[in-house]
Amino acid sequence: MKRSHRFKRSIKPKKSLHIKLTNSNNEQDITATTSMTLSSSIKPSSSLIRANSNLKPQYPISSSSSLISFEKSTILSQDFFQIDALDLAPRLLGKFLRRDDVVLQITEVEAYRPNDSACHGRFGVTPRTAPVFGPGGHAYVYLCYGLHTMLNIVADKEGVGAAVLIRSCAPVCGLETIQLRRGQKTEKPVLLAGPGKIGQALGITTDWSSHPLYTPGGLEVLDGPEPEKILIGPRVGIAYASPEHVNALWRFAVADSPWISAPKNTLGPPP
DNA sequence: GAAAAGATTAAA
DNA sequence: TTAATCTTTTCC
Repeated sequence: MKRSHRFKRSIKPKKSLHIKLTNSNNEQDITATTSMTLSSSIKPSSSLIRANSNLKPQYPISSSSSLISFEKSTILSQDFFQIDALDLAPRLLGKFLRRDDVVLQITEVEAYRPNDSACHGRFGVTPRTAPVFGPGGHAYVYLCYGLHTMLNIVADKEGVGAAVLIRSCAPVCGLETIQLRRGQKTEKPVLLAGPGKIGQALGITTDWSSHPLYTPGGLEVLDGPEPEKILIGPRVGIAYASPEHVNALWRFAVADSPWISAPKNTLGPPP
């Protein structure tokens, strides 16, 4: 039976987290940690254009090149996303996701494509998957195992069912907000390595599905430095798909980044 | 209508 | 290793 409509889910009361975010966990450390992470695996990009005065990272800016890169980064235009998901996926590595005070840098992704037996679009357009078939540059957010909100970035032109799953990120700004939303007071990769954790850290629900990522406000994708080296491997958790697609090397990660989900031993250098 | 399974996570 | 948790899709 089809329901004529469904209620938007109201925001559930937050878990009673009483994490003390004291200043003894000082901001200097946060900046340093982030800088080290980024500079070890990401090189500055020549595609950075001009400063966006709206970007005000809440932590003190060091002279680290990675943070300067973020400050200068601009929102990506829609045409950036309107390419084959297999091309878009690796290009998203190093880019930034921003929602309010939280900024994450993408470190691991997977491509899902037309005629792909692992893609949610394999059954055609449904209420859930409609955004996947829309124009590139929008979000596709779905609930996995009834618990986890998974963020995808829709790829390619309108009518093509393709998207890129964001599997892991490194924290750049808003660490305290991330920790509150995640319910974990840590700076280790367990904080953001895994697709369900990205949705949780960004505080999004399935109501965000189809949200445009190329317009200011809400959830945005910003330009960022291209990684020096990447790793590739088969996608995770798609055993139900055909062997051809189970074996396809459509998972991409920033080499040497600690912000990578399990399993890591299936990732390796491209041929 | 009912049932199974899922692009997962955290805790035991 | 397993429970948690619920929507979507498929089968009878």
